[in-house]
Amino acid sequence: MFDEKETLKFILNGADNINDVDVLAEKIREVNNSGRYLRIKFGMDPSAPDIHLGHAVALRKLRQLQELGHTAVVIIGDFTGAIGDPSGKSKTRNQLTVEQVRFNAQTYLDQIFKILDLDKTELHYNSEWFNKMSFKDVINLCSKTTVARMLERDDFNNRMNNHKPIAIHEFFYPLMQAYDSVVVKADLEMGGTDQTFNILMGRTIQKDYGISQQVPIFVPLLVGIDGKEKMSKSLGNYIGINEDAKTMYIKIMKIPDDLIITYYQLTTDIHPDKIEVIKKLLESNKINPRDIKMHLARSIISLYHSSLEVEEAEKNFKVIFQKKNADIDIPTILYDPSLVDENGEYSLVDCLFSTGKYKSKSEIRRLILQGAVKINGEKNKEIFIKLYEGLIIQVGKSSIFKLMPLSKQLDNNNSLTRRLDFNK
RNA sequence: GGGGAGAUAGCGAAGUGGUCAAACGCGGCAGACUGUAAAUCUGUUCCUUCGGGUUCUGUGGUUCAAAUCCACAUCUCCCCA
Repeated sequence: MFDEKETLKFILNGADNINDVDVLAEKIREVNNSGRYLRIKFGMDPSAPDIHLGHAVALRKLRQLQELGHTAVVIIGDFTGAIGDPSGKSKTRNQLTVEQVRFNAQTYLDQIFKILDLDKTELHYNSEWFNKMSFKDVINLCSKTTVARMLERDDFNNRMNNHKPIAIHEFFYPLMQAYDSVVVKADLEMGGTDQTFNILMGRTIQKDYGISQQVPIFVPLLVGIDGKEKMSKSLGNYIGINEDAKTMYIKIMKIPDDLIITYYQLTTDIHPDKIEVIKKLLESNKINPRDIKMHLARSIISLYHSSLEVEEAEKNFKVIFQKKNADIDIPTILYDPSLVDENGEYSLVDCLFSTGKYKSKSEIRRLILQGAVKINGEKNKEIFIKLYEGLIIQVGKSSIFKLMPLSKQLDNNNSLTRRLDFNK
């Protein structure tokens, strides 16, 4: 027997107004009475290989439930990933190749077990069962719902109304996700509110297959660092859990002030009571929101990095934004001393291009001409500059590099691969 | 199966023979301001060795000249069956 109240409390933490408490409580009691722990399904579509803080909201909750003894049933949608979830999409998604999906899936696993407890996780690839299905099975599955029901979905409906294409295979996605729930006999399915339709379809299909119906746990969608759209890789407003501490720090500082509390609730492990205190503090206007945000940044980053790295990241931020001097580890650009011309000068464009951070030389040229580049703290609009070891090049607000001659490459292998990459 | 409309940069959208690397809006980036952000204003937004080069779904064609005209192909939407 497990603690029903605790379980419910963790489920509802930060998600109390989007879930049906009564239905959840009943399901939890039912499972508890049968003498077992909950099987909580969580599906991931490996369409992009980076897990970000938005995904982590659900994963963190799952982890908390695992600590109460429950089982996380993680389904890697390797088969469905090849279709592409149409949820919230205004157009058909690109289909992925088998290789892409497989590669993404592996990187996913490496990342989710930074958060989840491997011992209390049951892992499935949904190709396990979909590869075995016959066409007759597929037709049978399709017969369980209707076109009208499919078109109830907001995203499909919008597309219909806007005369945008909907390919037939996109209708299969919710059905397949629902079928996953049949196979793994999920008690609960966790997902973002954008998954409403898919998760509810799971209930419908489970009933049809004569299985006890799952109850959804909806997790709020985390708004991205732009403060507008939900966090997603394709919108570029995300913070990946695999990103280095410095990048995370700068990105967290970019979130709008009014998201600070939400981020505390959804992306940290700080106790709700303490968050209340912070909220009051923030509202009192006695503290610069920036300082609270710096605390938030430390809280989030320490979940994924060592305390030393957190400290470095904060120093780095101060150097770049607050113009304080500190001894920090700045990414290195290597240059070949033999390439300088007779005046000892070299093209800054080529120099920055070698970092791989910029998509074209024209872009760098524009940045230089717009006064975005500082050399040792001085604004610089020259294309050709004198290079020497230790020169500090700052581009815009978020990138800073130190120059190092090529001959030192061997001593500096580490920093060679490390780059700040804030915007993608 | 028949008929009609359409495909333009990250997105939306103008452009119907030369003055088009292509108006405008959004988004992005940068600068100023600042409290990190936001807001505001300004600049910028295909590539380039700065000579130029490659674009308007694709392939051919007409023309001194094509995003613009023609043919075929591909994809999408609408109406009818």
